[in-house]
Amino acid sequence: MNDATSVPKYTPSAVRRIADVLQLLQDSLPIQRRIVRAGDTVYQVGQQFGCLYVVNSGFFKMVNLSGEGREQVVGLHFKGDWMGLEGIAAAQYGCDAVAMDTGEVWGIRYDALREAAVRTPALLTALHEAMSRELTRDHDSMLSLSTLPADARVAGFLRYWADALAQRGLRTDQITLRMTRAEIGNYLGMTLETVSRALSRMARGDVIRFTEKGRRDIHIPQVEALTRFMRAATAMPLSAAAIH
Amino acid sequence: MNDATSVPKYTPSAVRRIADVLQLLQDSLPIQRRIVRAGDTVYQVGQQFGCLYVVNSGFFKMVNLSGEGREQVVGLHFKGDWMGLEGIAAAQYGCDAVAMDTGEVWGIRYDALREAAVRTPALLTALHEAMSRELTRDHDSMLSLSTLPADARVAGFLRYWADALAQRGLRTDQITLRMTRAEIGNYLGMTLETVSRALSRMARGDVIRFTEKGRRDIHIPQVEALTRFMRAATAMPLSAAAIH
DNA sequence: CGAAAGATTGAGATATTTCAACTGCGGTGG
DNA sequence: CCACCGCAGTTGAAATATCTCAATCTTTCG
Repeated sequence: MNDATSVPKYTPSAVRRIADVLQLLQDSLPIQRRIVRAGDTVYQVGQQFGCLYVVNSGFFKMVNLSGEGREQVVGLHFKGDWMGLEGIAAAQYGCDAVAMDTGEVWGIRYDALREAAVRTPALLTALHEAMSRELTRDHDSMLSLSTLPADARVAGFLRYWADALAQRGLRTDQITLRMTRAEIGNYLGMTLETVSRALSRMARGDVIRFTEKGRRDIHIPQVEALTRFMRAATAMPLSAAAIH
Repeated sequence: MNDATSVPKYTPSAVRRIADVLQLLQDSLPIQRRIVRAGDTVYQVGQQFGCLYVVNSGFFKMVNLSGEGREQVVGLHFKGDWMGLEGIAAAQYGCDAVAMDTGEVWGIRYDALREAAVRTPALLTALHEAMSRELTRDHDSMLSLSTLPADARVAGFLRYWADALAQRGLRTDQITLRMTRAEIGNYLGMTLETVSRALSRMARGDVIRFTEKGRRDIHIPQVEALTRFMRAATAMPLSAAAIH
């Protein structure tokens, strides 16, 4: 499931699946389209649940905020992903969904979806698979958070991002993180300085390269190098690593 | 969602819901009952997906194992919880489901469930709410793993357990952890020694008490004390805490 | 241009891990 | 029955990964 096997350059089946689901939704349900800009919230924690949202373009972070003001990025969503699923049981959303870039989300009424699903079982399949994939992804995050050292977590994060791009038919050698170091660190359970240091170490080891302008764009010569770096960081104590 | 509010002694609505779902399943679907003993696996990672499982009694851990042999407890399941949901999308289970005690699980064919759900929408509601609750729970775990210090995580774990008991109408002042310190530590992302020290500190602060025989049974005079301890451990650096 | 925000890097502080010793308990077999 | 062994747990001391604090640098943007 979550092992460190190499990743295909692109993943036609996933590309197909995502396109099919978006098409299916368009064809069988009333959809409320909404254009968002970076910083806009699609829904907020506590707000009454009613709609599920599917990402058509752009990308989004899910922010869970605890009682005492600690806030935590608990997930990232790209094209084809569903948002708001955690709101079904409680009848209210469990986190904030925040756009990280310009994009478009499709709002779908949950009750309408259920009704339509009786006639169109593929809708139900899509919904269930989306929930199931998110559960799997969450479990992988937990594994990462609780068993990997900081460097490996950051490498794993980049690989996750590259995988997400690959599954959408995009190139994976050049990724533009639209997140600050602080946001990445929050998502990965570490401080922004630790993220920065990990990235610097990877750059020194030529696992990644920064483009001339801006340290937000990251060039990844080969994804397998990330996997190797992850393995090395996991196996070896930092004090024994060649590259500081 | 995940704030540190006090917990009702018992939660009639949850008790009701769980009983209703079990009844509903019995009435509307063919169910394969299976008795398990501690250590038995209900399903294993990689095994072909076909059934969902609902806990009728006992409790279970979900173990996610990574490529390189690291293994991680990613969830715990009590009466009324569903297992195997992560297998829907991939058509194979994503982790091992291991019984921690004698109990009974009900196996339900996923295709039969979907078919029955057309006639009995309440089944679909139950399924979706189960998935949604698990997503919410996972997000809470991530929040805990990445923002809380060790002591607070352990306290949060005990509170989570007490809540789970309360939601099932059981007493919460006396809980029997059927997990070793190593298993708890694995689940919480820390070593067994750290778990032990955290429990010792709580015992010294009279937040919990060990029963005379065995350090697996934990007496919790008042659940709110756990919440207070959590807050204190979260706010204050350990070096400033009164109790070591 | 200047200010503000993001990012990098270093040095010291600290929470947690690691390593190790010791205790208690339950089972097993002589 | 008791000695012995292994497993679970506790506790201490040293090692270390990460955090915190602080200085510096870059980029962006009004």
